[in-house]
Amino acid sequence: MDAQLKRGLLDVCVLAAIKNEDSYGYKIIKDLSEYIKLSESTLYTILKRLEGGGMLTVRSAEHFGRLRKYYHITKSGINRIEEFKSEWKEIISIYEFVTKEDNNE
Amino acid sequence: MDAQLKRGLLDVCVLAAIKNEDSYGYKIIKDLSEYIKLSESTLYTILKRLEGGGMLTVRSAEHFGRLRKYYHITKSGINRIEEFKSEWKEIISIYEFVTKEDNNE
DNA sequence: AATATATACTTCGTGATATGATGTATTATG
DNA sequence: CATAATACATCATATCACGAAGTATATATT
Repeated sequence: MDAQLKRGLLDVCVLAAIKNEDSYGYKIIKDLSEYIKLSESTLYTILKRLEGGGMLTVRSAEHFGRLRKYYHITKSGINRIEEFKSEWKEIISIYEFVTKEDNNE
Repeated sequence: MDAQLKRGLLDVCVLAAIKNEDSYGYKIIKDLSEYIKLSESTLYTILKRLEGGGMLTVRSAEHFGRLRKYYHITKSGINRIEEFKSEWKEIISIYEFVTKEDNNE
C-alpha cells in the first residue's frame, strides 16, 4: 500500500487492535498483518504517540520471564475511532471524485 | 480531515483534477475545495513532485497578461489513479476491521 | 551442544511531506 | 484608491514511517 495513504490509517488500526481487549506490541503487529504491515519501530513509535495523546494507557507485566507491555484503550482512543468513522464519508466522496469517469471527450 | 489521512489522498486528488482537462494551480484548488482543502504552498509542492515523478507535464501560457502554468496528466499519472483504485480494496478491508463491533464483552 | 528462529521491547538517523508565513505581481471590484 | 481575487514561488518547521541495530529470553532444529 502507498506509504502516504498508510499514514492516515495506522493510528486508528492500532487503536482498533486493542479496542476489544488489551494487547501488546508483538501481538498487535501479528493481528494487523492481515490488513496492514508495519515494522516494530513503527509500531512502538505509534504506541508512544498514542499514549502521549491520552488514547491509551500502558501496564507492564511479566510473562514467562519476558517483559510485556499491555496497552489499554481509553475513552479518547474510542473517540478517535468514532472520528475516523465520521471522516469516512469524506473519504468516500473523495474516492468517487477520483474515480468518476467524465464523458467530455 | 485528519492531516495524515489527507496525505495519502492529495496526490491522487490533484491528478484527478487534471484528468479530464488541463488545469492550473488556482483552479485546481477551487475545484478540489469541495472535497478536500489544500493551501497554495501544498499544491505547488505536490505539482512539482508529480512533475518530477513524470505524472504530469507543465506548459506555461499567458492569460490576460498573467502567467499561468497548465498541467497535463501523463500515462504514468493515469496509472497512478488506477493504482489507487486497486488499493481501495485494501482500504475497505481496513475500514471494516476498524469499525467492526466485537461481541466478546 | 550449538545454531537458528520466534518472541519482545528500544533507540537512532533519515527521508518524505503538509503547511503557515512571506513575497511578487496583475486584474477586478467597491 | 484601497481591497479582494487571481496566480505562482520559496523557506522553515513539525510530523512521521521505517530500516538498522541493539538487548534479552525461550523454543525448535541440526
